Amino acid sequence: MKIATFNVNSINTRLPRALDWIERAKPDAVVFQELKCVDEKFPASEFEDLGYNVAVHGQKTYNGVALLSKHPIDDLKKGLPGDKDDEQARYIEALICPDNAAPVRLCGLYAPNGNPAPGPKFDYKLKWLERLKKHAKKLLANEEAFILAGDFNVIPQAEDVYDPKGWKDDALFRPDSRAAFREILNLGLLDAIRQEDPKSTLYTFWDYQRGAWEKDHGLRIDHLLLSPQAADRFKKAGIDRAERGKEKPSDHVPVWVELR
DNA sequence: ATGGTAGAAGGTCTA
Repeated sequence: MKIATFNVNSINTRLPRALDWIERAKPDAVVFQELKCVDEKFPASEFEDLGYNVAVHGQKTYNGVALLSKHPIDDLKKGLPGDKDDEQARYIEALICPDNAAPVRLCGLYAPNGNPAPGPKFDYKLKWLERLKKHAKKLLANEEAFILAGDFNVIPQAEDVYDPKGWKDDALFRPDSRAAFREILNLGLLDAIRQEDPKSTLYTFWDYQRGAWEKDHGLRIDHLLLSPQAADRFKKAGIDRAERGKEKPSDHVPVWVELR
């Protein structure tokens, strides 16, 4: 079973890229981030035509997440628990139920960027990650296979950024952000991409500016974190890096994991 | 020190 995450940076602008990729990659389920549209504007039928069930948690102009699955989905939830006043669409969760394999709970997330830091946006980021940690703790108590998949907007360690010194004060790499990510990981989750390749630079994002792609000035900020029950089923993981070099690409590329 | 790009939107804001 192949599960993927892809920050598309506007699903409507990215539709040709997203359809082309999904037809080649053939994930069983995928979560998209940064839809930048409301539910009604999500191009659901294009994905339904390829055999996917579609669930959307959209928002006008900003954020927005979706969950697509070739298998039936159950227990669909929209919005990260822990703050009923939070109106930003950054979280979607559902149980993926294949006919001939065990179910997997897929949690699609788009964590706040947090810049400029320090400031209110950075405070919101840290609070949001704290809420994610609380929720992950709850999910762990159920002892089921689940995956936190998405754009965490956190560079876990120096190997995951082309210029660690230059990024030391950025919200994506500040010690508080990395500590928040590490606390989630240290609940007992497996970073599937690092598991696959512990040493290489494994970037998932290259800025549109300053020729970042051409210079390979990338960041690793899109992650797949596996619960112990999911980690026991780990086969392999990967990054579809070539997508960044195509016509009208997103600034992120798809990241995926295969489970037994 | 600044701006460089992309997207939604029709203001700037976000990244």
